Amino acid sequence: MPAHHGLTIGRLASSSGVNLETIRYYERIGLMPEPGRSQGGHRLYQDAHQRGLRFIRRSRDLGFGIDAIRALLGLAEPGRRSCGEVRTIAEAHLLGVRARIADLVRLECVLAETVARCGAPGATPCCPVLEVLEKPA
Amino acid sequence: MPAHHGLTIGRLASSSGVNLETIRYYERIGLMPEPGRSQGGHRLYQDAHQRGLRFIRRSRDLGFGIDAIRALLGLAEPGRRSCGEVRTIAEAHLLGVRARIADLVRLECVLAETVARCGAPGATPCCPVLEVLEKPA
DNA sequence: TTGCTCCTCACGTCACGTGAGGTGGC
DNA sequence: TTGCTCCTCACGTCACGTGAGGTGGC
Repeated sequence: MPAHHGLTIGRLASSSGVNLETIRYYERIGLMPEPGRSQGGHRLYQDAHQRGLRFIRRSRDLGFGIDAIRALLGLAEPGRRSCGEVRTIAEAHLLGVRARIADLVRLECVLAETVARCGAPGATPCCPVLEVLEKPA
Repeated sequence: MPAHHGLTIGRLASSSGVNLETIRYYERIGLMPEPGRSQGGHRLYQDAHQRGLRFIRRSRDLGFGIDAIRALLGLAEPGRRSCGEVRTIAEAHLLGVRARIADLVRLECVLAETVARCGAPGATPCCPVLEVLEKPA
């Protein structure tokens, strides 16, 4: 019985866009179920694994952490669907993303202002960036 | 000769707001110069160390990576000041920050839209978040 | 003497990626 | 047989933080 009984990890990797070692990593940490093996010990993946990996990948693309994904995967099981809990996780994540954006925007302002003063004619003696970094107090 | 000859690492840490182990880490990777030691082997920091650490800390607050800070510290030395090089580093960093913001804003949009559909009356059957994550294609 | 501070060294964090050294399978 | 794919295991990444076990210094 040849490889018709499932996808090899390489094919799963290239079809999903997830690195081969990352797939093994997901298995190691229990995010992906262990697949069957060929006689030679090679992993053979079924449709359910493909769907699971796609779910994980989409979640990562949306910035969910591994723990959040673990929770989402549990809630995604038929019969355990709980829209409220899913929403809670997604909203918490959304707040985190917004906080990171706010931090970065503040940072962007300071940097942009400082760099803009670099070329300003007749402005500060030499280097506004170093001045900001060296300023006492 | 008691501790009058410099700040202990603990005092430097609390006065700068940088964790004590982080200061040792900066020394280990060559970002901070090695300070003198007391007879008992305790580090004793001088004013120059304080100024250096403040520079590093400000740079980290602005999101500069360790390698960028190493470069900035070199350029901050008297006689080696090069406004153009400093500006180049700062502008590259600014572009990186803007790219991260753009990524996060895109992500925020998708998340916000999806979560908003959660409570929508008579909308999708159950859970828009899971639907997004499970969608085939 | 107490007890707070300091010392070094090793390991943990996060989500993976890389590399070594070896083998399956067409 | 070739050569591509797969296997496991260990270590590297980034910028630190934590903990163990021991000591300085007032």
